[in-house]
Amino acid sequence: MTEGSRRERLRAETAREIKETALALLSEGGPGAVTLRAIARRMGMTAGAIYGYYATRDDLLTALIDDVYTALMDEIEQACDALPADDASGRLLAWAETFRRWSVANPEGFRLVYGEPVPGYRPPPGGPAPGAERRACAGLVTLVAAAWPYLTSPGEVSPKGSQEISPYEWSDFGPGLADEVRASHPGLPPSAVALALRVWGRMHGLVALEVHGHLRVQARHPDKLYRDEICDLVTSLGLPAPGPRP
Amino acid sequence: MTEGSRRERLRAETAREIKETALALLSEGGPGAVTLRAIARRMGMTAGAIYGYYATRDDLLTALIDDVYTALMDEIEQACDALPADDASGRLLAWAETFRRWSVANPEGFRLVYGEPVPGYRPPPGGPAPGAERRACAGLVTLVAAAWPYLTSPGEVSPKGSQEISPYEWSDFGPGLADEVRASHPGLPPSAVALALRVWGRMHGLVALEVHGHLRVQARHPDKLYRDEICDLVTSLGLPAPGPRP
DNA sequence: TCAATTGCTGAACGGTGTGTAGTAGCTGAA
DNA sequence: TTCAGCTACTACACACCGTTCAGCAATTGA
Repeated sequence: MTEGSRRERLRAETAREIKETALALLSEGGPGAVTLRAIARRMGMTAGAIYGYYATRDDLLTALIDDVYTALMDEIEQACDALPADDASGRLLAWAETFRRWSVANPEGFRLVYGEPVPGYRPPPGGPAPGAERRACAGLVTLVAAAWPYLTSPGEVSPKGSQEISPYEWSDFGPGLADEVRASHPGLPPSAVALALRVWGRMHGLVALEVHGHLRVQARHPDKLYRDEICDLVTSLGLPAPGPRP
Repeated sequence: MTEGSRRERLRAETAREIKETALALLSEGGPGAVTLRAIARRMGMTAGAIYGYYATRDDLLTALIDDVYTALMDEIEQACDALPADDASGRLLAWAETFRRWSVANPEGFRLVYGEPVPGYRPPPGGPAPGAERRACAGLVTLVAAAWPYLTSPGEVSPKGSQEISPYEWSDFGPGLADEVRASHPGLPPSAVALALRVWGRMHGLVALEVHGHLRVQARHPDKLYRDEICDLVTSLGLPAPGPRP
């Protein structure tokens, strides 16, 4: 892979430095500060030189989003893997709390991944980071799959309570996700995927409001709200309520 | 108010036309199309002329956001008021479905209100449309207040189930919201406001993911997911499950 | 040693938001 | 009716943006 002809090594290193500089500018000066000219200026180059590495500004940003999204998923998965595999409540809580903590600490990163990243950016069709996004969805399906026995009794098709209203088919989901889930969780019904996507939305809502400045005006302790919401989510999945704060 | 000295009338009319043109450009060409020069061009003016009406581009956008947010709240409240006041389930569902329908139909409006509105816009401190936002929060509190009897039994302080984990004080919320709620719903505990904000987040999550293009890649029918999620929300509030689709 | 490739510069083009000087036209009182 | 004053607007300038391109200098491989 790293067929290190000196030129290629320098080239890869510069490409990395461009992304690094863009990220630094993003966290220092906000989305408006990420311009090709500013990146080049800081690196001692001209703006035109960047076009040797990325065909367009949006290409650079897409690469950046992929990096940031991947880093977020690394952090989330690491937090989950620190808990025993059978601790479904703990893993769900860890996922949610890690997601929120990261989002609040890196609002620009959150905007990059889940909002309008930077003035004028238009994402490519299929999304800027399909790999990391599928990783997120598949991970959530695994969490829901761990809770599935708590939701269904033997011989029962639908989960208890009102978790499921309408029936789902595999064709209701993107082929990439559906195939991946069927391969990794044989026997899991498509309704579980629907539930996982709803869990995704439930984890996302309060964080999105908070990062975009809506929640902080109304509530002094969004973390408390979020924790309550996630605890409610955990118990609504039939899982035992998680312990007190770590 | 409309002290119609001809000059003032013309002036107000022009200010309105500027916002109208900006809104038209937004829905036609997306966020990137809203530039002072484009607005002026369409109105047969120069960009500089707009500074006679709005001190800066962001001021114009702030006025625009306030208009759009107000229109959204008008629509939501109208949908709720079409149902009997004691139909708490129906009103909650109507709120959520109207919110999602509006957001999907006006993604630019959604971005304007809940995301990064337009390239480079920085909202004023306190948010661009504090009035409409408080209207939203207060409306959700009213919905939760209608469900409160279902959640608590006489003599009980905390609601049933795991809806409440930590106790809340009035000081946990923005003074504007807290005062408004205490005046309009005497006897309602602060925990109900916390629950209302969580309901806000839960209604918001899936819609935010969908508008920003994340959900559509994974799921073919986000409306089905959303409806299930809201039905689950309704029953988790102790309310009777809403009927079939209208 | 030398031709080919590569990486970068510097200037240019058309676009943006934002100020400012100057002008044309409307308003209201003499 | 006349005319001073104010207002809304234009025209232009400035600094910045993404993007392109001709040309130059350094590195590379033979």
